Parts: sequence; structure tokens; C-alpha cells
Amino acid sequence: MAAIKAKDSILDAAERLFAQRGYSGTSMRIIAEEAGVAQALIHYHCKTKEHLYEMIIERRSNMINRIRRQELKRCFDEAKGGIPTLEDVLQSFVKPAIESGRYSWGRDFSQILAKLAVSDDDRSRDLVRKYYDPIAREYIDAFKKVMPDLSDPEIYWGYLMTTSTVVSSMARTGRINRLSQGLLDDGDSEQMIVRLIQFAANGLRGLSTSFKQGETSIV
Amino acid sequence: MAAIKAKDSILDAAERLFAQRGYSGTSMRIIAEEAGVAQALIHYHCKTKEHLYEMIIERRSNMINRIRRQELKRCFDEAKGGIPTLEDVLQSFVKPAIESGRYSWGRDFSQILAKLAVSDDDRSRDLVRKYYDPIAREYIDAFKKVMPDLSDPEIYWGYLMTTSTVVSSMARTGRINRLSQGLLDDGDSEQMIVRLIQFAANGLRGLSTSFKQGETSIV
DNA sequence: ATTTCTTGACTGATCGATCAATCAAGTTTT
DNA sequence: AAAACTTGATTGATCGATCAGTCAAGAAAT
Repeated sequence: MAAIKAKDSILDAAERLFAQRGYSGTSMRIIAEEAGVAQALIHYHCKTKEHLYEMIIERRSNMINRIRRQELKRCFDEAKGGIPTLEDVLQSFVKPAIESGRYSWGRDFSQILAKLAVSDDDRSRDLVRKYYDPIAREYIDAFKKVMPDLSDPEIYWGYLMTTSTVVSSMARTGRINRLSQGLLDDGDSEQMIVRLIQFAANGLRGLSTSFKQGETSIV
Repeated sequence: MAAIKAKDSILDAAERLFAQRGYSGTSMRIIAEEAGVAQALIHYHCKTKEHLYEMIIERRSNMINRIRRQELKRCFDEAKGGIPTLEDVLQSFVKPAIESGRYSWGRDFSQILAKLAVSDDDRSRDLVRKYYDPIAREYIDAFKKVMPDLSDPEIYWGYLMTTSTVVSSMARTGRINRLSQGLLDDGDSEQMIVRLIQFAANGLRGLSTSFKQGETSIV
């Protein structure tokens, strides 16, 4: 069996530590210690701390978004009439992300991604733009096709509220376990996928101005 | 006019900096510099960095959750039949949070809160439990009253997905501005409130097992 | 076949800068 | 005078980054 390359063990240790302690809270020193290599080796392979961080985002976002693209294409190809259901499109978006949480790297990366998604410093914004704006545009297009009744503003707001819900849920803080006193478990990926699709699908359809809605008071 | 107390200018500067750079990324030195006081004064008033952080969470969460409680009570008191609409309950939850974004402290605090909500280190978990679990339980009770058809799991998942959406949207990263190429603006609080209530209300109602739903494939 | 050269991987030691926290001493307020 | 407030100076620890140098392995030259 092949020995784990030093570079991989650096990325793995960094992913785990960035997830637990955040970017600034993680030192190059402790990454090296956890990876079992000299600190200087990290700079040799990954240049700077900032670039190491980007390498971690790049590695996992590519993995997950590749599957999303493949599943999105598949549900359009297999749809009779060429237009899949909203639920099918949402499943191609939600399932690859949530199911990564079956692995420890998936739960670690979800922590990193969740913080990234709500941060608006330059580093975070640049990374989101580079690794997540392209897939966002593809899903916005898909949303327009499966929900032709929705206006552009409704589509954009709908997509962003959907990703917010999915990404926050991925983070798995254990809060639902605590609030439900053990009745529910945010480690249950199957249930999470079903709930997210159901919530988002009905939330999205409800954005339509022609949708029969409850009386929302003027705000 | 009363001079701004040193303690307040410390809290204000810390809030701004923690929002921009995160907890670990913010030094006591720069907080002191921004507040225009000596570094030792922060330790005099706020003891440790960790306690300073908690003081900031405490100050704003109390402000916002006090209004939420008041508005929640009001919409139950004013409802004919004693049961308000789901939209009214959601408005009491969403509006105080989003409208704080009209002030710069509100946008700063939202950044802090959004990161707090998705973090699962000890510090973050303790703060969420202390300052946000109580209000969560109150809204879960209210949800049960206005949606008697929903089971407990549906209520818990529904509440958590709703807060996820609201808190992430509060963060205002400007992503919707970028993706929509300037068509939309996440600084538009009125629009954000309306969209959030609409999305969450229909998402929540859609969680009911008796709700007529689209065909969700087995996952 | 042996020596010489080149390269990628890796290390220990160390740089100046910055970190949170503490202290004694001084000023202002009550 | 007593209490509350504020300061500059300083602590030891830790930060990201850089350095010269080691080591094994493969290519090129003899």
C-alpha cells in the first residue's frame, strides 16, 4: 500500500483544523504538528497560509460541484418533455452536499464552507466568486426552466435563500439535537435531504406572485 | 451632549472589528487603537477577550430578542380567535433582525451572528445556547400553535431551516447584487423581509405530511 | 561501472512582528 | 479621602515566513 504523501496529510490536517478553529485561529505550526511534518514543508508545498486555504476550498468544491453538474444534466436528460421537476433539480443540488457529511472530511469542509458563505471580507468573497458563482449561475438557469412563472428577482432571491438553508444545515452544529432533546439528529443525512428539498421546493413555489398566499401584512 | 463613555467605544470598535475579521483575527491591540483608548483599559472594563466577545453578543441579542418577544406577544394578543397567521408570527421574528441592518452596528452584528450560528466550537455553542436557545423555544411553541397540523419533527426542522435562512440573509455579503448584476440589492431591507416571510411561510406549510406536494424521488 | 550533476522533498533554527494579559503609577470623579 | 478610571511599559508566548542545509534518487558524463 502506498504511503500517504506529505502534501495530502498537510491538506487533511489543515482542513480539519480550519474547520474547528477558523482561518485566523489555526496556526501553521499546529497544522505541521498534526500532519507530522516540519512547518517549513507546508510553505514548500503550499506557498502561503492563504494559498493553503484556497487549495482546501478548491479540492472539495470541485469534488461536490462536479457531481452536482453531472446529476443536474442527468435529471434534464431523463425528464420527459425535457423539463424535470423542481424537486429533482433541488435533489441534484442538495444531495451531493449533504451526503459528503457521511465522511469526516465532509463535515469538516461544511464548517469551512458555512463560514465562508456568510463572510464578506475580501478573501472569502474572492473564493466564493471563484469556486461557487459559476455553479450558482447554472442552477439559476435551471430554476428559470423549471419555474417559468417566477420573475428574475424571485429566482435570484429564491436561489440565495435556498443555498443559505442548505449550507447552514450542512454545518451540523447539533442544535436540533439539543432543542429537540435528542428526538432529532442533524447527523441523519437522509432526513436532512428530504426536509431541505421539501422546504425549499415549497418556499420557492410560494415566491410566485400568482401563488395563492397567506395575508402578509405590510412591512 | 454627553461624551461617549470609553466602555461604549470599546464595545463599538470591537463589534466592528470582530465582524470584519472574526474572533481570532481581531487583536486587543487594534480594538484599543480603534476605540482610542489604552489596551489595558479593555481588560479593566471587559476582563478578557472572550468576555468582551460575549458582552457584544449579549448587548445586541437582548436588543433584538426583546423586540421579538414584544411583537410575538402583540400578534397573539391582537389575533381574533387567539391564533395569529403564520406570516404574522414570522414577521415578528424576521423584521427586528433584518431592520437592525439599517444601522451599521446591525450589519456588523449580523456578520458576527451568522458565523456564530454555523460554528460548533465550544465558545460558539455556549453563546448560542445561552442567548438564542430560549427565544428559539418560544418560537417553536408559537409555531406549534399556528401550525397544529405539523408534527414535532416537522416543527423543529422547520424552525431551524427558517432561522438558517434569516440569519444567513442578515449577513448581507452582496452576493445577490453580484449574481443579479446590480438588479437586486441585499441592502434593501423591505424587500428582504417580504421575501423571507414568503419563502419561510410556504416552506414551513409544505413540510406538513398532509400538504399536497410535488413528487419527491426517494433519496 | 563509477563519478558528477541536478532535482524535488524535507528539516531545524531563527527572523521580526504580534499576541493577550498584567503591573504599578497616575488622573479623574464622587 | 476613597473609589473608579486610565495609562505606558512590559511580560512570555506565539505568529507566519524564510533561511541554509540535508537527504535520496535519478540523469548525464566519464
